[in-house]
Amino acid sequence: MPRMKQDLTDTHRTMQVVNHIRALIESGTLQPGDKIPPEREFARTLNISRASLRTGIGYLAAMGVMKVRHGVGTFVADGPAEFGKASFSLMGVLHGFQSWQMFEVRLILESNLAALAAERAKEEHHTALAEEVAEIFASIDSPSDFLIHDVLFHRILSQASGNPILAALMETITSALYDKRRKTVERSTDLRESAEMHRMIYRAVRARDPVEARRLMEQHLRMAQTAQGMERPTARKTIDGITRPRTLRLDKGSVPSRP
Amino acid sequence: MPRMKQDLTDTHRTMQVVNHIRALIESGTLQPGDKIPPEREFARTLNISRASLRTGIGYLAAMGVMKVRHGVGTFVADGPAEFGKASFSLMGVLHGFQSWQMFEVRLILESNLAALAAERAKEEHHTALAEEVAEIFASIDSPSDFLIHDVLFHRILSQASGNPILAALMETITSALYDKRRKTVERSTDLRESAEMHRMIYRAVRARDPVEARRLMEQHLRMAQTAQGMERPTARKTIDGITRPRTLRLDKGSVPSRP
DNA sequence: ACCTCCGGAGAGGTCAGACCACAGTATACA
DNA sequence: TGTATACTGTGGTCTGACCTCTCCGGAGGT
Repeated sequence: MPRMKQDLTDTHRTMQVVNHIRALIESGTLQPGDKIPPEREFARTLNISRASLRTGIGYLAAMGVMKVRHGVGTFVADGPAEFGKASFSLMGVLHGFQSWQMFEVRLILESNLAALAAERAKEEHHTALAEEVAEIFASIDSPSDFLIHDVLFHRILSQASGNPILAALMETITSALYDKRRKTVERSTDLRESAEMHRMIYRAVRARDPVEARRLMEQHLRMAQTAQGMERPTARKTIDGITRPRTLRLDKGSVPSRP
Repeated sequence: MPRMKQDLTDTHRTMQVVNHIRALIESGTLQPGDKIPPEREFARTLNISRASLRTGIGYLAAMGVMKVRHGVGTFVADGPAEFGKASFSLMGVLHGFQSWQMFEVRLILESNLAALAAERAKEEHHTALAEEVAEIFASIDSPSDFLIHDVLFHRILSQASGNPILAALMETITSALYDKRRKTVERSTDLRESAEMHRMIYRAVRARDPVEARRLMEQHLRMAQTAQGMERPTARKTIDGITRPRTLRLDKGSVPSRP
């Protein structure tokens, strides 16, 4: 006899929690910034142990959907979207991500982001962008401040693109590059040139000129890349090992055969 | 008196575990596909409770760095890189991702992927690509098989691009789109045209013509998008609410002020 | 009236050990 | 020989107690 499922509220506790919370978010009951009930209470509500509840919350927290603050409570994330920002470095060591690859991705994403922003930015974005350009020029003697406003400038551009997914991807890459950039900027001498580029990009966006915005952004990033001494993928000295000719297993990946 | 740190092996147990495993991976002691020690044993080794160890493993598993198999063991992920593939849908409901936005991102990523593949693909990739094109033509009467080989074609293209990060991002977006596509393809009638496009893209890659590869890929995706009845971002009926003019908090995001 | 310090309340973090559930394999029985 | 069945190893869940962090408000000193 097959032993029927006991409850029917089954499927690994973790997912039960995840789905429950997902439902609460989808129904609008839970919104970004909201606080969920205390673990002990919430666990009792769901008829599961506190331990299991914690597993589920841990899962959600790991991918940035929830933020847990010791001694305070657990909240739904409210900041800008991001994809396993924390996992990136792990993924990096695991799959052998290289600096030039990050840069390549950044170049692709950001240039498109700039073009889209030029097409869709609104007044408020233009304003915010202009302010950051001003701040950038103002912090031309303080590398660390400069970097902060640099990041903000790009962040606003992301929002202005009107595509939160693209912005989230960008955010992920950027944060991974942040540390490296901080070191470099410290000893950088020609921040003035960089500031000027930001201003020009802003003007292109303001003028709603996607082509020019894209061109300038590409130029800006290439300059930054050079200044940071990151070799471009020239010779491709066999980094492989991941390539494996065939054997692209179906069942294992995300290509489930029809049921 | 400031209460000195008791041990020095501190920092929230979870991170202790994550860092330990990260170290094992970085040192090459642990490689993709490897199995880590049983929880009970591993916990004893690290001098932490099994519960804490599980929290850490859960964290790593949530972002795809580790794979846990009930009754078998815990392993280091070995499949193609992916970013919180699982979290994407959650992120979606939380930040209001839209279909056209996913498509827009896919268009950007994949067209660049095609161009890069045209520049850097190796013989083995050309071969694999050609085989998939053949399979695609062969499954022209079986929508579900067609889709599988379609996905594989694009996956190989990702690998051929030589940029695992870009491939990982693509993988994430693709899997999110998979379900939707499966429904659509079922009732699709002109798979022949799609197959033909794949062939042309292959030829462009084979001919090492980045510009043409990119152009064809864009055309291919736009056709697919239209066939799927997904409106392009035309009027932008104020989806905002996330926009918030200013108040881009620094300390909260990933822009730590200098210490 | 104001500031500082202390302690309690609320919430998350960790621990220990028992027991459940699943996968794979060895073993006994037909 | 083949098919159940039992065992073993490993992850999953449950309890319930205790630790630590934040926040806040009241007691006491200035």
